[in-house]
Amino acid sequence: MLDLRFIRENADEVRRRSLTDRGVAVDLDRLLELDREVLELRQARDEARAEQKRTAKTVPSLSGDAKQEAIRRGKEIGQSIKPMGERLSGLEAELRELHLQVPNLLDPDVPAGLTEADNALVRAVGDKPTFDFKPKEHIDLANDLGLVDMKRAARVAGSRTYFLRGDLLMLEMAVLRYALDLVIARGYIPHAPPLIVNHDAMEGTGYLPIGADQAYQCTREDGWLIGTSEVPITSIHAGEILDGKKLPLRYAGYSPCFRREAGAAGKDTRGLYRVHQFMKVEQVIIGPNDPAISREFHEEILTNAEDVLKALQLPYRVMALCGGDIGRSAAFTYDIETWMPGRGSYGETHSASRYYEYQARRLGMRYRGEGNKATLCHTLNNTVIASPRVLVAILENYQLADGSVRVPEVLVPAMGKDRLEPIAP
RNA sequence: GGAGGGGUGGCAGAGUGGUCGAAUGCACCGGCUUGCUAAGCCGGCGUACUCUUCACAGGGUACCGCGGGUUCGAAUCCCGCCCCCUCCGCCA
Repeated sequence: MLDLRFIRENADEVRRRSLTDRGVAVDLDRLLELDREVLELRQARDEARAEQKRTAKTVPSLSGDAKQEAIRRGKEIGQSIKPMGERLSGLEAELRELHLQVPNLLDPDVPAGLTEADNALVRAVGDKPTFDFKPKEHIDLANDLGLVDMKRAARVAGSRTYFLRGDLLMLEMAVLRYALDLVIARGYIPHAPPLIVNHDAMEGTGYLPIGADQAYQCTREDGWLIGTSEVPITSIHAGEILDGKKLPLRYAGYSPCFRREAGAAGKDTRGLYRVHQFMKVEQVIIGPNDPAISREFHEEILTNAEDVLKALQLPYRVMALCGGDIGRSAAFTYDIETWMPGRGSYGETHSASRYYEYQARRLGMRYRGEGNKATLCHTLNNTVIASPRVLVAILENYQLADGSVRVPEVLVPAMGKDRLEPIAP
């Protein structure tokens, strides 16, 4: 979240860069009004408390009537503070609720616009494959090869679920392993995180309170299924004051991810493109409070992801998301979209964001740097690879005329074969 | 699940009703000393919010796992919760 004092002193800028340019509505006037009231009331209460403390301190040194009088006075002040405290906590709760909803400031270089169509092409890489036959969609390829069973998955687990079978599972494991190895080689420490996290981690990374309808909540406890390992990984050092000399921390997450996909009914209903559960290798950087350095890290994590796609020889393009398409917590986001011949379009496979202090402030994550002062960290993250979406791209780009599918060259050693082996019906 | 022990500042660790925001040590920062290193000496050193101030700086409040309560006054007493450790039971 944004610094409350910054909002107070730069209301117009916040209104423009956090709300208008995103097409987001938050009652900023109410927030400012609450902020004012809270400050006033808090001051009044603190003054009363100061007097209460002064009075209490005199008690031991007094005796007789003077002592009784001091005790009586102390009680009296205590009584006057009580209603102030109650009113204050009500106002503070309301203020916090609004405060949590204020999105991050958009960076100045975010493309203007409110819809997907306004996203800006940064670059397109790789040659799209040409087919001398009509390319099939991934789901038809996989079905025909017996490598996926969505029909029965639906019976067992509902819509947007799947059984991966045979070599398609082995391909998933191989591609995840490849991606993980790549970032490990670049200094990222791999983590298998908790998949069920608490409210603080969800809220701290910006997936709550707005976004609650996209997450699976566990009943009977404070538990949320992660929609990305960004949530537990970025939260690792929540509430800590880190040693500035140890920054940046480069972490990788390896985990299943769970998403409700509420509001996406009727969208991408076919196949493995939009599902409730998927596997992801994620990269997270926790860095120092320096926007220029954050921008460099942003390019670094983008490059890591691009290098995986290059190794897989999948054509892709990098998009700079416009204001309306960037998530509330991010200041700037690149998406990578990978070419999917069956769809006949690029499909989003990666999302790389920089947050500056936004998540760190929510998480209470700081470091002690120059001058020994505790300073909020900066955070960033990006997908390294997400499956089954990457499988969609592999299946469709690597298909042959006979309906078989080649294995990307870099995965052949791990797969021990260069074709996906069909499973007879 | 049962029994017991414990959660205090960056870390370790004192503190069981008042002058405790909290001893001490380590770490860290500044200075002195020093051929270099190590050691030593002196000083400083929590966080958040807020007020005063041009600023240096100073004042106020809160924070000793979290939330509530008792009291003129709570790190300290009471209640609830969370987490960690040890032992027992159960179990992949």
